[in-house]
Amino acid sequence: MTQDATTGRMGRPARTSRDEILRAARIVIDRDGWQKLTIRALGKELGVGAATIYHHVRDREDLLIQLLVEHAGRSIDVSLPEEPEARILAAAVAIRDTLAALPWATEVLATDGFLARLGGRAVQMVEAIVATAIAAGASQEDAVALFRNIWYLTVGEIQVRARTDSRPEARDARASRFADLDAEATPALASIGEQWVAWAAHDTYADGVASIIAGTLRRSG
Amino acid sequence: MTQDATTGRMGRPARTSRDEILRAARIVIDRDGWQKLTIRALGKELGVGAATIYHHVRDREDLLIQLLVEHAGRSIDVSLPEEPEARILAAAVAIRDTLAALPWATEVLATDGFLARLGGRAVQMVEAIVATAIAAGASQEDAVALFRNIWYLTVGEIQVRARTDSRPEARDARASRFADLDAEATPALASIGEQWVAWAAHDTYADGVASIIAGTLRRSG
DNA sequence: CTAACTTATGGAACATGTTCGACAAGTCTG
DNA sequence: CAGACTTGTCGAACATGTTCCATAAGTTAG
Repeated sequence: MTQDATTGRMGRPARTSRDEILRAARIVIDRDGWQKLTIRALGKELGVGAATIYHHVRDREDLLIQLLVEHAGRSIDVSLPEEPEARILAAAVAIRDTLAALPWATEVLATDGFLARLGGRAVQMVEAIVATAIAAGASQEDAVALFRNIWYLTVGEIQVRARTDSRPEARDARASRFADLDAEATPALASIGEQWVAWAAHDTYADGVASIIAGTLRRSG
Repeated sequence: MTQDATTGRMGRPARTSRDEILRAARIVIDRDGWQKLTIRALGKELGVGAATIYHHVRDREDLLIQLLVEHAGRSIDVSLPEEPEARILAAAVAIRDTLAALPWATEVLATDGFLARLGGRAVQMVEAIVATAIAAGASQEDAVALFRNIWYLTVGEIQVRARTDSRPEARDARASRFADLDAEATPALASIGEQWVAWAAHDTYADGVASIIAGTLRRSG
Protein backbone atom coordinates (compact mmCIF):
# COMPACT_ATOMS: atom_id res chain seq x y z
CA MET A 1 0.00 0.00 0.00
CA THR A 2 1.15 3.55 -0.65
CA GLN A 3 3.07 5.22 2.14
CA ASP A 4 1.77 8.29 3.94
CA ALA A 5 2.73 11.59 2.40
CA THR A 6 4.07 13.14 5.59
CA THR A 7 7.64 12.02 4.97
CA GLY A 8 9.56 13.47 2.02
CA ARG A 9 8.26 11.82 -1.16
CA MET A 10 10.53 9.19 -2.63
CA GLY A 11 10.64 6.22 -4.88
CA ARG A 12 9.12 5.60 -8.27
CA PRO A 13 6.19 7.87 -9.01
CA ALA A 14 2.84 6.14 -9.14
CA ARG A 15 1.14 5.80 -12.48
CA THR A 16 -2.06 4.80 -10.75
CA SER A 17 -3.87 6.28 -7.82
CA ARG A 18 -6.57 4.96 -5.55
CA ASP A 19 -8.99 7.51 -6.96
CA GLU A 20 -8.30 6.44 -10.50
CA ILE A 21 -8.94 2.85 -9.50
CA LEU A 22 -12.26 3.73 -7.94
CA ARG A 23 -13.25 5.76 -10.96
CA ALA A 24 -12.37 2.89 -13.30
CA ALA A 25 -14.28 0.49 -11.09
CA ARG A 26 -17.38 2.63 -11.37
CA ILE A 27 -17.00 2.71 -15.14
CA VAL A 28 -16.75 -1.06 -15.33
CA ILE A 29 -19.75 -1.51 -13.06
CA ASP A 30 -21.87 0.94 -15.03
CA ARG A 31 -20.88 -0.55 -18.35
CA ASP A 32 -20.65 -4.30 -17.71
CA GLY A 33 -22.42 -4.86 -14.42
CA TRP A 34 -20.80 -5.32 -11.08
CA GLN A 35 -20.35 -9.05 -11.54
CA LYS A 36 -17.75 -8.26 -14.20
CA LEU A 37 -15.71 -6.19 -11.80
CA THR A 38 -12.74 -8.50 -11.39
CA ILE A 39 -9.28 -7.39 -10.44
CA ARG A 40 -7.96 -8.32 -13.87
CA ALA A 41 -10.77 -6.53 -15.68
CA LEU A 42 -10.12 -3.50 -13.58
CA GLY A 43 -6.45 -3.68 -14.43
CA LYS A 44 -7.25 -3.90 -18.12
CA GLU A 45 -9.56 -0.90 -17.84
CA LEU A 46 -6.70 1.06 -16.32
CA GLY A 47 -4.07 -0.32 -18.66
CA VAL A 48 -2.26 -1.73 -15.69
CA GLY A 49 -1.31 -5.16 -14.40
CA ALA A 50 -3.55 -6.83 -11.88
CA ALA A 51 -0.86 -7.00 -9.23
CA THR A 52 -0.40 -3.26 -9.36
CA ILE A 53 -3.88 -2.70 -7.99
CA TYR A 54 -2.82 -4.34 -4.77
CA HIS A 55 -0.46 -1.49 -4.12
CA HIS A 56 -3.34 0.93 -3.83
CA VAL A 57 -6.06 -1.25 -2.39
CA ARG A 58 -5.66 -3.88 0.31
CA ASP A 59 -7.89 -6.45 -1.34
CA ARG A 60 -11.11 -6.82 -3.25
CA GLU A 61 -13.18 -6.28 -0.14
CA ASP A 62 -11.41 -3.03 0.55
CA LEU A 63 -12.14 -1.94 -2.99
CA LEU A 64 -15.84 -2.70 -2.70
CA ILE A 65 -16.10 -0.88 0.60
CA GLN A 66 -14.39 2.18 -0.84
CA LEU A 67 -16.92 2.07 -3.63
CA LEU A 68 -19.72 2.01 -1.10
CA VAL A 69 -18.34 4.89 0.87
CA GLU A 70 -19.31 7.41 -1.76
CA HIS A 71 -22.72 6.02 -2.56
CA ALA A 72 -23.63 5.52 1.07
CA GLY A 73 -22.19 8.84 2.05
CA ARG A 74 -24.23 10.72 -0.51
CA SER A 75 -27.40 8.87 -1.26
CA ILE A 76 -28.82 8.05 2.14
CA ASP A 77 -32.04 9.91 2.76
CA VAL A 78 -31.81 12.12 5.84
CA SER A 79 -35.28 13.44 6.56
CA LEU A 80 -36.21 11.60 9.73
CA PRO A 81 -39.44 12.07 11.68
CA GLU A 82 -39.35 13.28 15.26
CA GLU A 83 -41.32 10.63 17.11
CA PRO A 84 -38.72 8.22 18.55
CA GLU A 85 -39.91 4.88 17.25
CA ALA A 86 -40.73 6.26 13.82
CA ARG A 87 -37.39 8.02 13.72
CA ILE A 88 -35.38 4.92 14.49
CA LEU A 89 -37.43 2.92 12.03
CA ALA A 90 -36.89 5.49 9.29
CA ALA A 91 -33.15 5.44 9.86
CA ALA A 92 -33.07 1.66 9.64
CA VAL A 93 -35.14 1.62 6.48
CA ALA A 94 -32.89 4.24 4.92
CA ILE A 95 -29.85 2.10 5.63
CA ARG A 96 -31.52 -1.00 4.30
CA ASP A 97 -32.74 0.63 1.13
CA THR A 98 -29.40 2.20 0.37
CA LEU A 99 -27.42 -1.00 0.85
CA ALA A 100 -29.95 -3.16 -0.96
CA ALA A 101 -29.63 -0.89 -3.98
CA LEU A 102 -25.88 -1.52 -4.17
CA PRO A 103 -25.65 -5.19 -5.02
CA TRP A 104 -21.99 -5.63 -4.25
CA ALA A 105 -22.65 -4.47 -0.71
CA THR A 106 -23.93 -7.95 0.00
CA GLU A 107 -20.46 -9.40 -0.28
CA VAL A 108 -18.92 -7.22 2.36
CA LEU A 109 -21.49 -5.91 4.80
CA ALA A 110 -21.50 -8.80 7.23
CA THR A 111 -19.14 -7.22 9.71
CA ASP A 112 -19.55 -5.49 13.00
CA GLY A 113 -18.65 -1.87 12.53
CA PHE A 114 -19.32 -1.94 8.82
CA LEU A 115 -21.40 1.22 8.83
CA ALA A 116 -18.67 3.01 10.73
CA ARG A 117 -16.34 2.24 7.86
CA LEU A 118 -18.76 3.80 5.41
CA GLY A 119 -18.71 7.08 7.28
CA GLY A 120 -20.77 10.06 6.15
CA ARG A 121 -24.49 9.70 6.37
CA ALA A 122 -24.29 6.03 7.19
CA VAL A 123 -22.76 6.97 10.51
CA GLN A 124 -25.35 9.68 10.94
CA MET A 125 -28.03 7.03 10.69
CA VAL A 126 -26.32 5.00 13.39
CA GLU A 127 -26.09 8.13 15.50
CA ALA A 128 -29.76 8.81 14.92
CA ILE A 129 -30.71 5.33 16.08
CA VAL A 130 -28.53 5.33 19.16
CA ALA A 131 -29.19 8.93 20.17
CA THR A 132 -32.93 8.58 19.76
CA ALA A 133 -33.02 5.43 21.83
CA ILE A 134 -31.09 7.13 24.61
CA ALA A 135 -33.33 10.17 24.46
CA ALA A 136 -36.29 7.85 24.74
CA GLY A 137 -35.00 6.45 28.00
CA ALA A 138 -32.75 3.58 27.02
CA SER A 139 -29.35 3.15 28.63
CA GLN A 140 -26.32 3.52 26.42
CA GLU A 141 -25.83 -0.21 26.54
CA ASP A 142 -29.41 -0.92 25.56
CA ALA A 143 -29.14 1.57 22.74
CA VAL A 144 -26.10 -0.27 21.42
CA ALA A 145 -27.93 -3.56 21.74
CA LEU A 146 -30.89 -2.09 19.87
CA PHE A 147 -28.70 -0.94 17.04
CA ARG A 148 -26.93 -4.26 16.82
CA ASN A 149 -30.16 -6.22 16.61
CA ILE A 150 -31.42 -3.90 13.92
CA TRP A 151 -28.13 -4.34 12.11
CA TYR A 152 -28.33 -8.13 12.29
CA LEU A 153 -31.84 -8.08 10.93
CA THR A 154 -30.72 -5.78 8.16
CA VAL A 155 -27.75 -7.91 7.19
CA GLY A 156 -29.85 -11.04 7.19
CA GLU A 157 -32.62 -9.53 5.16
CA ILE A 158 -30.32 -8.13 2.52
CA GLN A 159 -28.30 -11.29 2.19
CA VAL A 160 -31.20 -13.70 2.10
CA ARG A 161 -33.03 -11.58 -0.44
CA ALA A 162 -29.97 -11.17 -2.61
CA ARG A 163 -29.03 -14.82 -2.59
CA THR A 164 -32.54 -16.12 -2.94
CA ASP A 165 -33.33 -14.27 -6.10
CA SER A 166 -29.94 -14.54 -7.69
CA ARG A 167 -30.39 -18.29 -7.61
CA PRO A 168 -33.36 -19.48 -9.66
CA GLU A 169 -32.99 -23.09 -8.61
CA ALA A 170 -33.40 -22.08 -4.99
CA ARG A 171 -36.83 -20.63 -5.61
CA ASP A 172 -38.03 -23.66 -7.53
CA ALA A 173 -36.70 -26.14 -5.03
CA ARG A 174 -38.36 -24.25 -2.24
CA ALA A 175 -41.77 -24.36 -3.81
CA SER A 176 -41.84 -28.13 -4.04
CA ARG A 177 -40.12 -28.66 -0.74
CA PHE A 178 -42.92 -27.22 1.32
CA ALA A 179 -45.46 -29.27 -0.56
CA ASP A 180 -43.61 -32.45 0.34
CA LEU A 181 -43.86 -31.83 4.04
CA ASP A 182 -45.44 -34.48 6.16
CA ALA A 183 -48.83 -33.31 7.39
CA GLU A 184 -48.42 -35.48 10.48
CA ALA A 185 -45.11 -34.10 11.68
CA THR A 186 -45.54 -30.53 10.51
CA PRO A 187 -49.24 -29.69 10.28
CA ALA A 188 -48.86 -25.94 10.44
CA LEU A 189 -46.32 -25.85 7.60
CA ALA A 190 -48.31 -28.34 5.59
CA SER A 191 -51.47 -26.29 5.87
CA ILE A 192 -49.64 -23.19 4.73
CA GLY A 193 -48.24 -25.14 1.81
CA GLU A 194 -47.61 -23.23 -1.37
CA GLN A 195 -48.73 -19.93 0.09
CA TRP A 196 -45.39 -19.66 1.84
CA VAL A 197 -43.69 -18.70 -1.39
CA ALA A 198 -46.12 -15.88 -2.07
CA TRP A 199 -45.94 -14.57 1.47
CA ALA A 200 -42.16 -14.82 1.51
CA ALA A 201 -42.12 -12.23 -1.26
CA HIS A 202 -43.69 -9.63 1.03
CA ASP A 203 -41.44 -7.11 2.67
CA THR A 204 -41.65 -7.60 6.42
CA TYR A 205 -38.46 -5.79 7.26
CA ALA A 206 -40.14 -2.71 8.67
CA ASP A 207 -42.37 -4.84 10.90
CA GLY A 208 -39.37 -6.65 12.23
CA VAL A 209 -37.48 -3.49 12.98
CA ALA A 210 -40.53 -1.90 14.57
CA SER A 211 -40.87 -4.91 16.86
CA ILE A 212 -37.24 -4.75 17.90
CA ILE A 213 -37.57 -1.05 18.65
CA ALA A 214 -40.75 -1.45 20.66
CA GLY A 215 -39.36 -4.39 22.56
CA THR A 216 -36.13 -2.66 23.49
CA LEU A 217 -37.69 0.63 24.48
CA ARG A 218 -40.36 -1.08 26.55
CA ARG A 219 -37.76 -3.01 28.48
CA SER A 220 -35.70 0.09 29.13
CA GLY A 221 -38.25 2.81 29.69
CA MET B 1 -25.31 -36.30 -11.03
CA THR B 2 -26.29 -39.92 -10.52
CA GLN B 3 -29.52 -41.02 -12.19
CA ASP B 4 -32.46 -42.32 -10.21
CA ALA B 5 -32.42 -46.04 -9.52
CA THR B 6 -35.96 -46.74 -10.67
CA THR B 7 -34.96 -47.54 -14.24
CA GLY B 8 -32.84 -50.61 -14.86
CA ARG B 9 -29.30 -49.85 -13.77
CA MET B 10 -26.84 -49.30 -16.57
CA GLY B 11 -23.56 -47.72 -17.39
CA ARG B 12 -20.23 -47.89 -15.66
CA PRO B 13 -20.54 -48.80 -11.99
CA ALA B 14 -19.69 -46.01 -9.59
CA ARG B 15 -16.50 -46.25 -7.60
CA THR B 16 -17.65 -43.38 -5.40
CA SER B 17 -20.95 -42.71 -3.71
CA ARG B 18 -22.46 -39.62 -2.22
CA ASP B 19 -22.29 -41.21 1.22
CA GLU B 20 -18.62 -41.98 0.85
CA ILE B 21 -17.99 -38.40 -0.16
CA LEU B 22 -19.79 -37.10 2.90
CA ARG B 23 -17.93 -39.50 5.14
CA ALA B 24 -14.60 -38.42 3.68
CA ALA B 25 -15.58 -34.78 4.06
CA ARG B 26 -16.26 -35.32 7.73
CA ILE B 27 -12.88 -36.99 8.14
CA VAL B 28 -11.11 -34.09 6.49
CA ILE B 29 -12.98 -31.59 8.61
CA ASP B 30 -12.25 -33.43 11.83
CA ARG B 31 -8.60 -33.90 11.01
CA ASP B 32 -7.59 -30.69 9.23
CA GLY B 33 -10.34 -28.22 10.00
CA TRP B 34 -13.17 -27.22 7.72
CA GLN B 35 -11.14 -24.55 5.98
CA LYS B 36 -9.06 -27.31 4.44
CA LEU B 37 -12.10 -28.96 2.93
CA THR B 38 -11.46 -28.16 -0.71
CA ILE B 39 -12.77 -30.19 -3.59
CA ARG B 40 -9.29 -31.31 -4.52
CA ALA B 41 -8.40 -32.27 -0.95
CA LEU B 42 -11.60 -34.24 -0.77
CA GLY B 43 -10.74 -36.00 -3.99
CA LYS B 44 -7.32 -36.85 -2.66
CA GLU B 45 -8.85 -38.24 0.52
CA LEU B 46 -11.05 -40.48 -1.61
CA GLY B 47 -8.31 -41.38 -4.07
CA VAL B 48 -10.39 -39.85 -6.83
CA GLY B 49 -10.09 -36.92 -9.22
CA ALA B 50 -11.67 -33.65 -8.30
CA ALA B 51 -13.99 -33.66 -11.27
CA THR B 52 -15.47 -36.97 -10.22
CA ILE B 53 -16.97 -35.41 -7.14
CA TYR B 54 -19.18 -33.29 -9.34
CA HIS B 55 -20.98 -36.41 -10.51
CA HIS B 56 -22.27 -37.02 -7.01
CA VAL B 57 -22.67 -33.52 -5.65
CA ARG B 58 -23.98 -30.50 -7.54
CA ASP B 59 -21.40 -28.08 -6.20
CA ARG B 60 -19.55 -27.14 -3.08
CA GLU B 61 -22.60 -25.50 -1.58
CA ASP B 62 -24.61 -28.66 -2.07
CA LEU B 63 -21.86 -30.60 -0.33
CA LEU B 64 -21.83 -28.28 2.67
CA ILE B 65 -25.59 -28.41 2.99
CA GLN B 66 -25.58 -32.21 2.89
CA LEU B 67 -23.02 -32.11 5.66
CA LEU B 68 -25.30 -29.89 7.68
CA VAL B 69 -28.31 -32.09 7.16
CA GLU B 70 -27.01 -34.76 9.48
CA HIS B 71 -25.72 -32.46 12.20
CA ALA B 72 -28.79 -30.27 12.15
CA GLY B 73 -31.09 -33.25 11.94
CA ARG B 74 -29.58 -34.91 14.98
CA SER B 75 -28.14 -32.35 17.28
CA ILE B 76 -30.89 -29.76 17.62
CA ASP B 77 -32.25 -29.66 21.13
CA VAL B 78 -35.97 -30.42 21.14
CA SER B 79 -37.23 -29.78 24.66
CA LEU B 80 -39.31 -26.66 24.21
CA PRO B 81 -41.28 -24.93 26.96
CA GLU B 82 -45.05 -24.59 26.66
CA GLU B 83 -45.61 -20.88 27.12
CA PRO B 84 -45.87 -19.46 23.57
CA GLU B 85 -43.29 -16.69 23.62
CA ALA B 86 -40.78 -18.78 25.51
CA ARG B 87 -41.40 -21.69 23.17
CA ILE B 88 -40.75 -19.69 20.03
CA LEU B 89 -37.70 -18.11 21.59
CA ALA B 90 -36.30 -21.50 22.58
CA ALA B 91 -36.78 -22.83 19.06
CA ALA B 92 -34.99 -19.83 17.60
CA VAL B 93 -32.11 -20.13 20.05
CA ALA B 94 -31.79 -23.83 19.29
CA ILE B 95 -31.49 -23.10 15.59
CA ARG B 96 -28.98 -20.35 16.17
CA ASP B 97 -26.82 -22.38 18.52
CA THR B 98 -26.78 -25.37 16.22
CA LEU B 99 -25.83 -23.40 13.13
CA ALA B 100 -23.31 -21.23 14.93
CA ALA B 101 -21.52 -24.38 16.06
CA LEU B 102 -21.06 -25.54 12.46
CA PRO B 103 -18.72 -22.94 11.01
CA TRP B 104 -19.21 -23.86 7.39
CA ALA B 105 -22.91 -23.16 7.76
CA THR B 106 -22.08 -19.48 7.47
CA GLU B 107 -21.18 -19.89 3.82
CA VAL B 108 -24.50 -21.32 2.76
CA LEU B 109 -27.29 -20.35 5.13
CA ALA B 110 -28.25 -17.06 3.58
CA THR B 111 -31.14 -18.43 1.58
CA ASP B 112 -34.87 -18.43 1.99
CA GLY B 113 -35.98 -21.96 2.63
CA PHE B 114 -32.60 -23.03 3.92
CA LEU B 115 -33.95 -24.75 7.01
CA ALA B 116 -36.42 -26.68 4.89
CA ARG B 117 -33.47 -28.14 3.01
CA LEU B 118 -31.94 -29.29 6.25
CA GLY B 119 -35.01 -31.33 7.10
CA GLY B 120 -35.27 -33.32 10.31
CA ARG B 121 -35.35 -31.36 13.52
CA ALA B 122 -34.52 -28.13 11.77
CA VAL B 123 -37.93 -28.26 10.12
CA GLN B 124 -39.50 -29.23 13.42
CA MET B 125 -38.15 -26.01 14.88
CA VAL B 126 -39.73 -24.04 12.05
CA GLU B 127 -42.96 -25.88 12.63
CA ALA B 128 -42.75 -25.10 16.33
CA ILE B 129 -42.33 -21.40 15.66
CA VAL B 130 -45.09 -21.16 13.10
CA ALA B 131 -47.57 -23.46 14.89
CA THR B 132 -47.06 -21.75 18.22
CA ALA B 133 -47.59 -18.33 16.71
CA ILE B 134 -50.81 -19.48 15.09
CA ALA B 135 -52.00 -21.10 18.29
CA ALA B 136 -51.28 -17.82 20.06
CA GLY B 137 -53.62 -16.00 17.74
CA ALA B 138 -51.50 -14.94 14.78
CA SER B 139 -52.75 -15.40 11.26
CA GLN B 140 -50.88 -17.83 9.05
CA GLU B 141 -49.41 -14.93 7.16
CA ASP B 142 -48.25 -13.20 10.33
CA ALA B 143 -46.75 -16.46 11.54
CA VAL B 144 -44.75 -16.72 8.35
CA ALA B 145 -43.66 -13.12 8.70
CA LEU B 146 -42.63 -13.79 12.27
CA PHE B 147 -40.54 -16.75 11.25
CA ARG B 148 -38.91 -14.84 8.44
CA ASN B 149 -37.93 -11.95 10.65
CA ILE B 150 -36.49 -14.35 13.18
CA TRP B 151 -34.62 -16.05 10.36
CA TYR B 152 -33.18 -12.79 9.08
CA LEU B 153 -31.99 -11.86 12.53
CA THR B 154 -30.45 -15.30 12.91
CA VAL B 155 -28.65 -15.16 9.60
CA GLY B 156 -27.34 -11.70 10.31
CA GLU B 157 -26.17 -12.55 13.78
CA ILE B 158 -24.35 -15.68 12.71
CA GLN B 159 -22.70 -14.05 9.75
CA VAL B 160 -21.61 -10.89 11.48
CA ARG B 161 -20.23 -12.83 14.41
CA ALA B 162 -18.42 -15.30 12.22
CA ARG B 163 -16.89 -12.68 9.94
CA THR B 164 -16.05 -10.25 12.69
CA ASP B 165 -13.96 -12.62 14.70
CA SER B 166 -12.38 -14.47 11.82
CA ARG B 167 -10.88 -11.13 10.79
CA PRO B 168 -8.50 -9.71 13.35
CA GLU B 169 -7.93 -6.48 11.45
CA ALA B 170 -11.65 -5.76 11.57
CA ARG B 171 -11.72 -5.76 15.36
CA ASP B 172 -8.70 -3.53 15.64
CA ALA B 173 -9.90 -1.08 13.05
CA ARG B 174 -13.25 -0.86 14.77
CA ALA B 175 -11.77 0.06 18.10
CA SER B 176 -10.00 3.10 16.75
CA ARG B 177 -12.76 4.07 14.37
CA PHE B 178 -15.28 4.86 17.07
CA ALA B 179 -12.72 6.89 18.94
CA ASP B 180 -12.17 9.07 15.89
CA LEU B 181 -15.79 10.11 15.66
CA ASP B 182 -16.60 13.76 15.71
CA ALA B 183 -18.23 14.69 18.99
CA GLU B 184 -20.12 17.48 17.20
CA ALA B 185 -21.74 15.43 14.51
CA THR B 186 -22.22 12.23 16.49
CA PRO B 187 -22.41 13.03 20.20
CA ALA B 188 -24.13 9.82 21.24
CA LEU B 189 -21.58 7.60 19.50
CA ALA B 190 -18.72 9.74 20.74
CA SER B 191 -19.87 9.50 24.33
CA ILE B 192 -20.14 5.74 24.05
CA GLY B 193 -16.66 5.63 22.60
CA GLU B 194 -14.58 2.61 23.35
CA GLN B 195 -17.31 0.93 25.36
CA TRP B 196 -18.97 -0.05 22.10
CA VAL B 197 -16.44 -2.78 21.52
CA ALA B 198 -17.05 -4.32 24.93
CA TRP B 199 -20.81 -4.13 24.60
CA ALA B 200 -20.71 -5.53 21.11
CA ALA B 201 -19.29 -8.72 22.55
CA HIS B 202 -22.47 -9.32 24.52
CA ASP B 203 -25.01 -11.73 23.15
CA THR B 204 -28.20 -9.80 22.46
CA TYR B 205 -29.69 -12.33 20.09
CA ALA B 206 -32.29 -13.61 22.53
CA ASP B 207 -33.42 -10.08 23.32
CA GLY B 208 -33.85 -9.34 19.66
CA VAL B 209 -35.85 -12.47 19.01
CA ALA B 210 -37.98 -11.87 22.08
CA SER B 211 -38.79 -8.39 20.83
CA ILE B 212 -39.76 -9.66 17.41
CA ILE B 213 -42.01 -12.28 18.97
CA ALA B 214 -43.69 -9.84 21.32
CA GLY B 215 -44.14 -7.28 18.60
CA THR B 216 -45.70 -9.71 16.16
CA LEU B 217 -48.01 -11.38 18.65
CA ARG B 218 -49.18 -8.06 20.05
CA ARG B 219 -50.10 -6.82 16.59
CA SER B 220 -51.99 -10.01 15.79
CA GLY B 221 -53.55 -11.06 19.03
C1' DC C 1 26.97 13.06 -11.71
C1' DT C 2 27.01 8.74 -9.59
C1' DA C 3 25.41 5.56 -6.31
C1' DA C 4 22.21 4.35 -2.86
C1' DC C 5 17.70 4.16 -1.66
C1' DT C 6 12.72 3.76 -2.07
C1' DT C 7 8.63 2.94 -4.14
C1' DA C 8 5.70 1.20 -8.21
C1' DT C 9 4.93 -2.18 -11.59
C1' DG C 10 3.68 -6.44 -13.71
C1' DG C 11 4.74 -11.33 -15.21
C1' DA C 12 4.60 -15.66 -13.22
C1' DA C 13 2.82 -18.67 -10.06
C1' DC C 14 -0.45 -20.72 -6.69
C1' DA C 15 -4.95 -22.32 -4.81
C1' DT C 16 -9.55 -22.84 -5.65
C1' DG C 17 -14.28 -23.91 -7.77
C1' DT C 18 -15.89 -25.49 -11.82
C1' DT C 19 -16.61 -27.26 -16.79
C1' DC C 20 -15.35 -29.96 -20.93
C1' DG C 21 -14.25 -33.72 -23.58
C1' DA C 22 -12.07 -38.05 -24.17
C1' DC C 23 -11.91 -42.41 -22.47
C1' DA C 24 -13.22 -46.50 -19.36
C1' DA C 25 -16.34 -49.92 -17.76
C1' DG C 26 -20.10 -51.80 -17.20
C1' DT C 27 -25.27 -53.54 -19.05
C1' DC C 28 -28.47 -54.69 -22.55
C1' DT C 29 -30.18 -56.11 -27.17
C1' DG C 30 -29.83 -58.89 -31.15
C1' DC D 1 -20.83 -63.10 -28.16
C1' DA D 2 -20.51 -58.42 -30.51
C1' DG D 3 -21.89 -53.96 -30.91
C1' DA D 4 -24.80 -50.17 -29.00
C1' DC D 5 -25.75 -47.61 -25.22
C1' DT D 6 -25.19 -45.45 -20.71
C1' DT D 7 -22.89 -43.83 -17.01
C1' DG D 8 -18.51 -42.87 -14.20
C1' DT D 9 -13.78 -41.04 -14.09
C1' DC D 10 -10.24 -37.83 -14.69
C1' DG D 11 -6.67 -34.81 -17.03
C1' DA D 12 -6.73 -30.42 -18.83
C1' DA D 13 -8.31 -26.01 -18.92
C1' DC D 14 -10.48 -21.59 -17.37
C1' DA D 15 -11.50 -17.65 -14.28
C1' DT D 16 -10.51 -15.57 -10.18
C1' DG D 17 -8.20 -13.55 -5.90
C1' DT D 18 -3.86 -13.11 -4.29
C1' DT D 19 1.36 -13.23 -3.38
C1' DC D 20 6.33 -13.16 -4.88
C1' DC D 21 10.07 -11.33 -6.98
C1' DA D 22 12.74 -9.19 -10.30
C1' DT D 23 12.88 -4.97 -12.55
C1' DA D 24 11.79 0.03 -13.59
C1' DA D 25 11.76 4.79 -12.31
C1' DG D 26 12.18 8.19 -9.77
C1' DT D 27 14.62 11.09 -5.47
C1' DT D 28 18.30 12.21 -2.57
C1' DA D 29 22.94 11.94 -0.41
C1' DG D 30 27.88 12.18 -1.46
